[in-house]
Amino acid sequence: MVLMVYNTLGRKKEKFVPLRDGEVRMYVCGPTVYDYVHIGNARAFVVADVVRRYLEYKGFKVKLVSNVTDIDDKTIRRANETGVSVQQLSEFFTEAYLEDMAKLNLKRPDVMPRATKHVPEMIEAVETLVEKGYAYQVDGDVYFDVSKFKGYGKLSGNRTEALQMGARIEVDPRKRNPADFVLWKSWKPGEPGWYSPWGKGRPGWHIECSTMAVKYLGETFDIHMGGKDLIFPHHENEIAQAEAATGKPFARYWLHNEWLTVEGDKMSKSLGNFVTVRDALKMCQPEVLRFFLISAHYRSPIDFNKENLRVAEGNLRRLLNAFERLEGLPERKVRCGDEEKLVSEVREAKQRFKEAMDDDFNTPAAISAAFSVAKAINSYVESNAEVESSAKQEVAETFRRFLDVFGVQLKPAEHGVDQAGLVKELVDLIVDLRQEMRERRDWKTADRIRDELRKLGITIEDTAEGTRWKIRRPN
RNA sequence: GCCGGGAUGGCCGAGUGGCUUAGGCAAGCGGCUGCAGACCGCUGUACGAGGGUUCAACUCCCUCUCCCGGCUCCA
Repeated sequence: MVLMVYNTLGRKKEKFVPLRDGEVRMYVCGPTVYDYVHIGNARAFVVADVVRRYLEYKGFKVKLVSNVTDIDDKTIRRANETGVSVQQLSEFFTEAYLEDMAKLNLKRPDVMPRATKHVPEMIEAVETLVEKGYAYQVDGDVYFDVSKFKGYGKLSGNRTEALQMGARIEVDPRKRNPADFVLWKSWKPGEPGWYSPWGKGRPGWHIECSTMAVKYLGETFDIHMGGKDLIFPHHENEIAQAEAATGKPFARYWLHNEWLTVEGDKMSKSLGNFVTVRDALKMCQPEVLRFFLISAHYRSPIDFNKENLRVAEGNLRRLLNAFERLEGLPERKVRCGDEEKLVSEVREAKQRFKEAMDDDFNTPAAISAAFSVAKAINSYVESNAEVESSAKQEVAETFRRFLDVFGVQLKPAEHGVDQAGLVKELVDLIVDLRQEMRERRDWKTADRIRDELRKLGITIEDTAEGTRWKIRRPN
């Protein structure tokens, strides 16, 4: 099956064919580490992670590069405000970022270049642009001359003449064209600086990304991702810099995710509704947050609120319950009609899952396919107390791989199957005793045991096939 | 001003020129059950408005209304 992706460059769905057979090279604009990452950032990173996981599911070898911007206006400002060095600040928040991403179960990028470690390359890139006549120097600053790059605007659809430059911010009169952007900024007191042919200074934001992308992925690579706000000017400028310098196409497919709103509003400082990943994780488990983030298509807006989080939690639980239920089923050798039905339903769901993901990573539709698997399992369990091994394996494997693409991990220790051995035996004993009381119709004691165990995080469920129990995931 | 995205049942959220009123939540009914939970079966309620194209449009075209975003650091 063919993977179709919506390419911002061209604004339509296209067949995805990587440059090198079987191999995908992608770049995701990472965070500027001046504060904790917020859930909007998280959406972009989770989306990229799902894209990466699905490409891997399809058998591609993926090389993912995601930068850390550790030097720019914001890090400098924040460092000065808080009285620490830029380096201390960025190291602190880089660490926090990595922790948050690990909680959200993101696979580590293959390379996570930091801007400050690549200044010589950036200087070189700027020099090339100056030599080729795409950039000019004014005092200690270097600007990119957008009028020299004829493709300028091809990503965003903005035409430079139409941009209302200066509408909200004053245009530097030294620029030749109001749309020109800075490649190198001259040093000012209190700022970190590097020596360059134009004097002491630091790189502009846009040149950081394009330089590191080219360094680790080559002059032309497959996918470049980020939030839609990056389309202009950041990605537009990256294209201009990279293509002007190399004369070759930069990224081939540009994917941009929509906004996340909080209670209907865009997150903004003025509204005071910034929700960091850390704040969100006080409200729910990390896998719930992650599942919520992929419950809408990445190009649709999604609203962060309690209700949506609650629904996401219930839905995820439903999926995991079914999986655990299947896992807990004793195996047998013979296969019957119910297994045939189960397996064929699951194969159908797998087909739907692939079609959904192949259609521009349609996660909500893929989740719907996962629900079919859950339903098929539950329905099977309704009338069977055991399952033939190979059928069980096929179903479990299919389901596991779905959940793996979503990045919602299953932790086998939580089935209560063996935790520490002792715990299992103890709970089994209590459950057995409770069973005796139930047979004696001592409901009061039986219920008390169930309630007390629940307080300890152990859930008991009585079914026709006997009593099941599991340990609730600790917070 | 210039660019762009939306409007689907009580809520969230896919999708297609007829085979979809996906899927989930919530609601109702029934089953399982000592009770609870989990689960199973069934039921209801849609495609912002107006035109047009068509045998047939929620799906294509046009107009309108309303919402949201980019053009400035922003995921």
